[in-house]
Amino acid sequence: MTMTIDHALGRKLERFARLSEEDHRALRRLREAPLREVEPRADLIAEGDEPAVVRLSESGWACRYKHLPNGRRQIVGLFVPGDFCDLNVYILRHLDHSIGAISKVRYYALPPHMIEELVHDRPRIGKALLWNELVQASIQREWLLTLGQRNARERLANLFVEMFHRVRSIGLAGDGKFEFPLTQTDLADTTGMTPVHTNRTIQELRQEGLIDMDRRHLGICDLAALSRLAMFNAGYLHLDREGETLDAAN
Amino acid sequence: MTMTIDHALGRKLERFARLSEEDHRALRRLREAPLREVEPRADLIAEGDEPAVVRLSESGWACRYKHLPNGRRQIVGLFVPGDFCDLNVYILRHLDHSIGAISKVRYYALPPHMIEELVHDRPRIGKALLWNELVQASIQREWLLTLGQRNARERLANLFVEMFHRVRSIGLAGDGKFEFPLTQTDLADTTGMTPVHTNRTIQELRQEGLIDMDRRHLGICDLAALSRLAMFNAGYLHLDREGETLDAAN
DNA sequence: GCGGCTTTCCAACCTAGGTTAAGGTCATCT
DNA sequence: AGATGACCTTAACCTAGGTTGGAAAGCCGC
Repeated sequence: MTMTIDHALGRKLERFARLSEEDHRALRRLREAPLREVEPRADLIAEGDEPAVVRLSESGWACRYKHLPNGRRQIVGLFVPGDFCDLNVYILRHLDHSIGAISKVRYYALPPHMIEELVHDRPRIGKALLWNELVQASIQREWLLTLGQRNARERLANLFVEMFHRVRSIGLAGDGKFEFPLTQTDLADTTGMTPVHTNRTIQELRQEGLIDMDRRHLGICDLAALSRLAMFNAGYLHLDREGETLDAAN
Repeated sequence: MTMTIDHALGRKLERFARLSEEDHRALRRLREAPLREVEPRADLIAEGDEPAVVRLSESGWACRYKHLPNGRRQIVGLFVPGDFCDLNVYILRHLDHSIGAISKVRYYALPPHMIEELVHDRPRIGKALLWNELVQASIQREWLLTLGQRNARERLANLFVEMFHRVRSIGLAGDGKFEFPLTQTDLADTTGMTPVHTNRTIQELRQEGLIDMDRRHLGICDLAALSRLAMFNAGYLHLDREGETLDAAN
């Protein structure tokens, strides 16, 4: 199960814009950038650091998170293979959050000029990347809706369904079962609940036959029911390849 | 107190990049776009609509919000004069959220090509706009932290301090008192609490001499104490004109 | 196979915040 | 002046989820 960038990233961007063979070649060239590796629980970059490179995840899961001075932690975003951890953030001088590995992460450390050239030379990729960023922002908004208005079961259900769609879109969850390396503590930190209540709620979902979750894998047993419970609305993922008409002109 | 675009927007962008007289002239030309007006509570644009123009707020407050099928509402962003409501969203074919007026809002309806030309002709403004978007994203992350980890008093305190800084940055709150048109119901919808509990908590903050809030105005009585309570960290607003060094090269 | 991790699971108890319901205040309209 | 409607305020009661403290079960290196 080695994910290479031309698979994950290319597959994802294909959903936003129809890419030419030349575009795909340009994407594959990103693999010439240095590949780095971080262990689970380690940081890719910490709050306050000055971001110097753009990180493109090649394999493994990572998360964006923030701390409060009292120690509480909130995960504000998840990255799966093919996601950029900080496409634009290098513009800002200091980072307002940290990025940490959840499972073992391998990523390409791209110098900013490489992105700038790519966007300049292959405008269609530029459009797709912009689209991708807008989708990230949309996901953030949906998470706000989740934290503000959904209860414990709905929060977990929504997260599970969202990640299922995102992982499937890079071709890693065709059968409804996929790698899901978050611990229950991680889940608690992303849903704004305690680990104990996270556990209680997972038990419920399991007993109701909605999910099947073991150590590092998540199985979606009843996608329809889980989506209904979560009040999941796929619209916010913008996965319906509407970029097509946009790019037709190009 | 008429806010014109060259005041609010120019003043805000000045924080991100040092703009030339020519840049300011270009910004002022945006005022040639049609000016529209919406009444309080009305929508500027509703979920599912196809966004055709970019909205630049000229006066009044607006909010970005999402609904759940069960009727619950979450405000996921606030706009003050000089803010773009949807700078990039027109790229996506359908909106995943709505934008509503809180007070009476007047805004410029800019055709996308106007933005594209502006960014093309005045790259420094382009940089400032990108910076501005990144700050918006950063605010979203901080709001996630708030909803996930801060309690009722901390949530309100943080929101108050944030809005104070944002309003001051456009020159409308020098003395610590400023227009704040959100009702307590609106506040509840942005903090993910009930109106009743919002009221209880406001009473507390008032009695402790931290804020002074009447019908449509908010006074920050003790900024230091309020910031401490909120665990406010101004870093996420990136208001420290760090763009300077970035733009020095240009 | 052993010791020390990390992670999951469980139960008893507690509190922050939700719910419901009723007044109160203020501005506007007639 | 009275009526209307939008907000704000308060009180009594209740529950979803937090807290604390363990125990069991996998997993990892040695």
